[in-house]
Amino acid sequence: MIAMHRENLDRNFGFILNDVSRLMRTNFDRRAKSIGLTRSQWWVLTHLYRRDGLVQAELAEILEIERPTLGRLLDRLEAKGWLRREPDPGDRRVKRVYLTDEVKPAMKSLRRIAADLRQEVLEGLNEKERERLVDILIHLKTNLLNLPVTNKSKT
Amino acid sequence: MIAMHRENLDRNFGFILNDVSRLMRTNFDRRAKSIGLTRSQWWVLTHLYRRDGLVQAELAEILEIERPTLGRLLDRLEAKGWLRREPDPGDRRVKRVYLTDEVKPAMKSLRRIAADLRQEVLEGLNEKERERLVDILIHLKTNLLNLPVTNKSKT
DNA sequence: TGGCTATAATAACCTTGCTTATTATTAGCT
DNA sequence: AGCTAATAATAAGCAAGGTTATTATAGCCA
Repeated sequence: MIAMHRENLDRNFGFILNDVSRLMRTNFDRRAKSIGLTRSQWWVLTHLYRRDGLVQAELAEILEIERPTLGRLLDRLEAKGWLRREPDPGDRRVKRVYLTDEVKPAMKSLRRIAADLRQEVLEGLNEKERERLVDILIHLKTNLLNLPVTNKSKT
Repeated sequence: MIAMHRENLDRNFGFILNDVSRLMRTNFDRRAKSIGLTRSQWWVLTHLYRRDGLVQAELAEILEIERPTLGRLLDRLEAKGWLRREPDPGDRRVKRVYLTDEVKPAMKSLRRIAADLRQEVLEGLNEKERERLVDILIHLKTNLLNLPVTNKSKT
C-alpha cells in the first residue's frame, strides 16, 4: 500500500495515548489536591506501604523512574512529613525510606479517588474488555522495554 | 464481590498507561535528539504544517494544551529558528505563527521516526486490533473530557 | 594493602505540563 | 463616548520527567 501523504492526526496512536494519560493524571491531581498529594506521590506511598524501609535505588527500580526523579519526589514527601529517610547501618551510602503514621488515613482516600476515576474512565467497557485492554497495554510496554534505544546503552 | 485488600499494582490501568505513554515519549525524544526537536515540538510543527499562520490561542485549542504551555514551546521553537511569530494586522492582541523553511526536511525525518516507533510498539497486534485499540482510547478520552472535574469550572 | 571500579544519592540543568495572575487590547452595551 | 466584559499573550511558580556530572562509600582483585 502506498503511504498516504495526509495521515489522520486525530487517530495518531501515540498522541491519543498521551492525551488519555495526561487527562487522567491532571484529573486525579485536581481531586487529590485537598489532601495535598499528587498522583505520583501517592504511587510512591502505595509501594512503600507494601514494603516499608526500602532503599531509594530499589524503590526507583520498582517504580521504573530514574533515581534523581525519585529523589526529588522523596524530598517533597519528606518535607510534608509523609515519610523519613534514615541511614542504613550497614552501608553508609544508602538511605532507607520509612512511612510516617499520617499516611494511612490519607491512603484510604486516595485509593478511593483512584478507584472512582478508573471506574469513570473505563465506563462503557465490560470486564472482559478491560482485562483485554490491560493485557494489550502490558504487551506494548514489553515491546517498548525491549527496544534497543530504550535500554540505555550499558556498554 | 468483596473488594480485595491487595489489588494488583502491576495491573493498575492508570499507571501502565502512564508507563507506555512515558516510554514512548522518552524513546522518541532520544531518537530525535540529534535533529534538535522533542516530540512535543514536532507535534506543534506538524499542526502548523497543515495550517500555517494560526493564532496561538487556536493552536493551543487544537493541540489541547494550555496557552502558557504552548507559549513556552513556541519560545524555544522560535529561538531555534523553526518558526516566527508575527503580529496580526487586525487585532493587536494576537500573534500568528509561521513556519520557516528549515522545517520541511526535518519534518520528514521526524515522521519517519514516529512511524518506526509506532510500528515497533504495536508489533504483535494485527490491523484490526490496532484500530480497535485506537477506538477504545478515543472512547476513554471522551469519557475523561465529559467528567465534571476535568472541565474547568467556567461559571 | 592499595588502587581501580561499581554503586547510592544528589546537584544542576532542561523540557513540558498545569495554575494563577498581569497586561494589553477588543467587544459589547447603555 | 465610556465602562465593563471578555480575550490574547505572557509571567511566575510548582511538579515531575529525563540527562549528565559529583561526591561518598563499598567491593574487588592483584
